[in-house]
Amino acid sequence: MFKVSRKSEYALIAVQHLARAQPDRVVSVADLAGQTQVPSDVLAKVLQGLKRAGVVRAVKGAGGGYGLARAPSDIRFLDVVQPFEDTLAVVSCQMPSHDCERSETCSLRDPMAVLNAFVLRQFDGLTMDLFVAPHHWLISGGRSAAPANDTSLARRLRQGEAAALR
Amino acid sequence: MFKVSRKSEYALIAVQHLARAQPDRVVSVADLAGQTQVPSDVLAKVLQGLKRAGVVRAVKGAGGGYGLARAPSDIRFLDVVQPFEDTLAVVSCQMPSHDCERSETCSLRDPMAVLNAFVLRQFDGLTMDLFVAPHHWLISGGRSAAPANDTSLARRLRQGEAAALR
DNA sequence: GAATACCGGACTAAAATGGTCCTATTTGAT
DNA sequence: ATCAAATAGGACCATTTTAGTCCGGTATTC
Ligand code: SF4
Ligand code: SF4
Repeated sequence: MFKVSRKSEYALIAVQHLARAQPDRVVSVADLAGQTQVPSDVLAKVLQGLKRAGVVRAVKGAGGGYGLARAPSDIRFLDVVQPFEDTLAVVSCQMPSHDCERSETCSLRDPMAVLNAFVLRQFDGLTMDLFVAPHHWLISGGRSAAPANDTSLARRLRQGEAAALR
Repeated sequence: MFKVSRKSEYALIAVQHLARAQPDRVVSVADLAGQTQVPSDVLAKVLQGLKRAGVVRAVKGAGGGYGLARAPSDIRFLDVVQPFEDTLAVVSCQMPSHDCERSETCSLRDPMAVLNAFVLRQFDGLTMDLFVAPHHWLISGGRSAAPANDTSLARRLRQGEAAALR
């Protein structure tokens, strides 16, 4: 459980890199692949997915490329990951197409629903500005403007949990 | 991401049912399969895994079966799930066999490590007594003794997050 | 010694994953 | 006009993971 797909990781890396570029500039896939060491074919697919999700914008033709559609602090972690994960739920019955036939008699369904909602809520407050380097927030508690919908997870990340790195 | 494997669900269901039985009694696989509607062959494998993990105890021979090895409040969610999940990390590089060759140059590794540690810590405080029915804690805030290592997730579950069920 | 019931490996079918390749189509520069 | 750069997107394949079945073996009770 927990683990994100490879494409999701690539998506996170891509957004991370695009966030470092100038806001009005676009970067080509080949360029981005060179920086990130991600296979360019895969990266191309990932960026197409991110565009469909409205996370990045694309400029076609020569000199074109990709850029973020909005500020990193306005892009949620789940926005980036969603297009590449068929399941964002802890159990099948909590997905839009709840395809578990045992759903009615299952005594695990209700507690799992609570658990599911909690996990999703935690991640909901997690924005991509926490992932752009340098991770000043990770070593010293570099503070940025705290958003309104703060959660425990995001707060913890922002304060920098150095001890968590063992 | 997030989703637990089918076997893990079966394991959770099994523990849930065993928790309702008398503490000194054991239940056979066939019996348990009848109650839970889980294929008995699969359930057998799952219970074997749980035994190896020390979560349940087994009594062989006629009249034998399975029972919990200790109190539900002393069994962590991750104890039940771990044997059936090859990955309990958000990213590959955070697993015991960190098998990502990109690990050195990856700018996503450090923030993911923090995220990973947080998620694991949240689930660490989640015990199986919160999953046994009836879910009084879910509808009315039925309070049991709060354990020492309480976490936000467990606390939220215990208080009952009815709103989370939409 | 026979029935009960756990133990555990081998095996298979299906699905998800990760990646490659190929062909449009759009756009800017020569 | 033409060509090259660069996104758009589908088809395809290899590998791994998942889910489940089957079967012989062992321990225990009656
Ligand atoms: S109904 Fe029960 S078995 Fe089915 S997906 Fe939900 S929790 Fe799992
Ligand atoms: S090193 Fe980077 S790409 Fe590799 S598993 Fe960790 S986060 Fe993912």
